[in-house]
Amino acid sequence: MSQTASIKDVATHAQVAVGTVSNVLNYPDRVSQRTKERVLKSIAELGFVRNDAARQLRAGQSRTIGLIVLDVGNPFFSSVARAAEDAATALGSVVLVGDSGQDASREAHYMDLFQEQRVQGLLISPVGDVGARIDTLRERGVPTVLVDQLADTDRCSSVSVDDQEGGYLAAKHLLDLGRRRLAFVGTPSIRQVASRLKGAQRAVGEVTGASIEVLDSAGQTVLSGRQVGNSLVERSPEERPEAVFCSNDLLALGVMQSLTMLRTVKIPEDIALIGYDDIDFAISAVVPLSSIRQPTEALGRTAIELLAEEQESGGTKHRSVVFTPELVVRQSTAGA
Amino acid sequence: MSQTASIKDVATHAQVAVGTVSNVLNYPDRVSQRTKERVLKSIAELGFVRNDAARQLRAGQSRTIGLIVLDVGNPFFSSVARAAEDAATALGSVVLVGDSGQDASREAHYMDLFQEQRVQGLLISPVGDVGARIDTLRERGVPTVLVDQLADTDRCSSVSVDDQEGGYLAAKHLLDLGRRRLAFVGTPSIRQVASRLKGAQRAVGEVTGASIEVLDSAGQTVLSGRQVGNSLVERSPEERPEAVFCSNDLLALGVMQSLTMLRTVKIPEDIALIGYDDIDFAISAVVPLSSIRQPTEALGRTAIELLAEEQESGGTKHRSVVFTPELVVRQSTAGA
DNA sequence: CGTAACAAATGAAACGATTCAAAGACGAGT
DNA sequence: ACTCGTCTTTGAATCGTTTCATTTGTTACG
Repeated sequence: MSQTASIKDVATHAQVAVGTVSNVLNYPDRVSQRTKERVLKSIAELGFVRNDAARQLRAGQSRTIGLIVLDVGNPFFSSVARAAEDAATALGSVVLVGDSGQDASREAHYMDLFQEQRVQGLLISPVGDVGARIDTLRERGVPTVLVDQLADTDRCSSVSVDDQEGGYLAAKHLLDLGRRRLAFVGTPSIRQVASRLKGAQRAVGEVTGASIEVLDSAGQTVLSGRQVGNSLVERSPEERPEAVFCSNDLLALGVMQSLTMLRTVKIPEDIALIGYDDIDFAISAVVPLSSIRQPTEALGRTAIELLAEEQESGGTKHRSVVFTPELVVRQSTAGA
Repeated sequence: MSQTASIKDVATHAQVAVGTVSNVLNYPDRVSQRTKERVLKSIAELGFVRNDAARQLRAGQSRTIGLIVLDVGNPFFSSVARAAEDAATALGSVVLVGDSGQDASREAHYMDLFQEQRVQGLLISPVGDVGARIDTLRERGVPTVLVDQLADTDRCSSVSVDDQEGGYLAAKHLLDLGRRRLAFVGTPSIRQVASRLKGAQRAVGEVTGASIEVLDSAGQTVLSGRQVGNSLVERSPEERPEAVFCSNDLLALGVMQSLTMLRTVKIPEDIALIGYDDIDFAISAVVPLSSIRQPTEALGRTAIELLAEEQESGGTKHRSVVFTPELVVRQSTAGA
């Protein structure tokens, strides 16, 4: 009772063969009622717990799926992770989460680790250039699904969100409100931000007389947003945009702080404001913030599905799923 | 090359015994330079990766530590988790994070899972009553450390934060500013909140002429805070408290929104405001929010240390470490 | 009573690493 | 040439499970 009992101990205690105990656990139908009861009783009495290492060794594969994200603290990733976990649980697998923290060496560390663990597959939101490693993994029978990044379809599968479409949705919404002079706040040097801007520009192009000006923010934080907001307040009313689209919610909250604090401009009457990501705080802002929500649950769930497809096809067929983000309208863009 | 090579394949390829390959990996000094090079070359050529399952099976224990938190999305826990991971990595272990989501059955699920994995130990922020299970685990040689909850020292070790002291610090700080009529906002029905209130009352009791009124909030959110804030604005100036201590930052941000929005009250001149937890948003608030910071990194790090101690002592010696939270002063309580 | 048909139980082999007692290689000292 | 000691290398045994070809037991039927 002191340490852990093995299947052999259970067999002895229940006076059956080890194979029978194993059958009770894995194929209960093959075992007669009588013996089954006896074995289960022994298991309970000895407090037997399966040794997963031995199981995996025999099986040649683990019931584990590796997930490497850029930052677990980021709500986007923690939400994706949770959805993936739930989907995996339904399939009898477990998700191990590794946090690369945007660091290529940590990323590599987790890839090594997961390889040693003989994971069923890998979901990864890559930092560095992992193309070569993914090829190696595939050769070794470890399918990979890229998360939040469109993949080369003859290399591996991927799930991602259409940032351009998100930008289009946001701008279209502002235009639908009747606003014509729009402003975009963000740092277009970031790939995702550039796509969002591009989508917004497409929407603007579809409406005659509409324009969009780009205000490059210093960063992606509330503070940067506040700076941009201050610069807007200083403008004369006719020079101000009628609507502002920020490439993320933090920026939008910053802009909102400036505008409401200085009292000169009203949201949404004078300036309609929309963010991106739909973080928890968006709904609790002074003026509840409209935003673009990314389907994180769907991302996580689908990533697991694609992994399963990869496994079934033996890593030969790849598929890329691109999701469309969703517009969430709140008070900051409400009314006409 | 197709699938994964085993140590035996490497041995054959390098024309040595399996034991030698193992020695190259684990005790390089025992192997001559010549053979070592040959073996390493074979390892590289075959793309050999250790099979962790086999390793663990032989070793009888994994290099894994289980961590069960109430919510990975919560910055408090994600920060603790990260610190624990880093500390574990330094010891050559890996942390597996399970999210119970405050659900006792999920919690139990992860405990089972970790037991099957033969983890070195368990760090847990419990939902249900896990006392009995922890006893069982200890008997089986799996040491446990309670996180964010003081433990019965003859059962297991624990790391936690002194909430009462945190409340004391916050109230003391407000009193030191010269404020006498304080208000406490929160839901004292929650254990941690009650402790914080108790600490605040202690601080108030030490100053003659000081008082603290308790404003029970509906919830723990920005919205609830806003409601309380509105009720304060409606009061006549002489009936308003001179300082407000909120049991968490979300509440404080809500209160701040009401006060600044309605323009009648100035922070910190008329009302000094302090929160609890020091979330990322605290610094980005319209008026940067003073708060009480919990030493999450220390919690995570120490949890791993205590686990190591437990392992060394064979699970006989237990220790509880209680941390003192830290006051973070910002503009919302600045000035005289 | 014999035996075919089926159900249940058995136990050895295998998974891939580590460990360790034993064997082998080599030089130095006598 | 022989012995002793040191440094390398060897390979069988082991960990705990699953698998599967075999054996054992039971029932039904001619």
